Amino acid sequence: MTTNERTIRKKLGGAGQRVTSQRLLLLKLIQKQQGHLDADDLYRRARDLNPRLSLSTVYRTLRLFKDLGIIEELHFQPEHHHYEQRASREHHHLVCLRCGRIAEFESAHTKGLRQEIARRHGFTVTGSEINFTGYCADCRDKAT
Amino acid sequence: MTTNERTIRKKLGGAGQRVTSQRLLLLKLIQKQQGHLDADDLYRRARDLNPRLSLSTVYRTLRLFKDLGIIEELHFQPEHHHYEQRASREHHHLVCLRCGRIAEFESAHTKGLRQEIARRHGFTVTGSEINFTGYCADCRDKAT
DNA sequence: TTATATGCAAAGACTTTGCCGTTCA
DNA sequence: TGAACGGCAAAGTCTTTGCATATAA
Repeated sequence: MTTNERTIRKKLGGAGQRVTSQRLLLLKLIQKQQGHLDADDLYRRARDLNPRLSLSTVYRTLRLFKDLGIIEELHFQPEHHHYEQRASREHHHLVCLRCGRIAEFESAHTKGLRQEIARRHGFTVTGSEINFTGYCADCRDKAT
Repeated sequence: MTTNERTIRKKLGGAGQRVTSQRLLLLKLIQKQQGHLDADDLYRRARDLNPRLSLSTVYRTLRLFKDLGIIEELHFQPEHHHYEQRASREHHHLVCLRCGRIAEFESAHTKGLRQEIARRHGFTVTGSEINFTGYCADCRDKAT
């Protein structure tokens, strides 16, 4: 049993949730990806390993993982969601409008932002999503 | 003809788009709202004034206004979009998880963020969406 | 006049749900 | 064993599209 598997077993068990082969498989794929997946990506990859797995299970599991704080839901595109493993360090995303690549960034500025919000608005921040759209270095040069 | 109407006529005309009563009506409602509307809100309000107006027209018009830069599309909730008139000043949103209210904030920090992104990633930012979720001052006190 | 926009209904994309057999604890 | 889970198909929500009619320019 890997360390990851032990962690997930504890998380699920602690929440009164069962450890099933489907959940372990999906988690493994999410961790392996180390990027951003949507439900359909995950479904297709999971089917390669377990052809009987259903799309509903993917959706149900994503919701569960989200509720347990194992993954985060992202909204780069209006049409559907993306997911990524919850990161230890807060980071946000840069979405290239030309090639579609997603880069991550961390910044000390976001801490200042949160403090400002608390001070000026009396708002207690529990989560944030910061997406910048634009053109990555590669695409900017190519852009006509 | 109001100033707003003159402005929209120019914007539509300049883009080779026609000025229709539906478009004027929808724009007026968006401007009047001064907040955040979703497609269905807008549809219901518009129907009170023009019962024949269709939901497809609402969607088509929102897309048009978005493409023309008249409104901005926001993604507070994963299920559907919200729209607001494009603001003269950059601002972002605080979403209260308890009462659902949306507050706006402006901050000097976001400028620093953009510069940092350009410098460290060579990424040219053309747009941004920053949403913080949490609890507003009212709800924090009430929260159990 | 004529290309564009609208209304209506149908279809589409993504996600959720109900039900029943299966599985984990 | 029994409550929770997964598979399947059906339904739900939000949004887009096709086509005929109406309308702005």
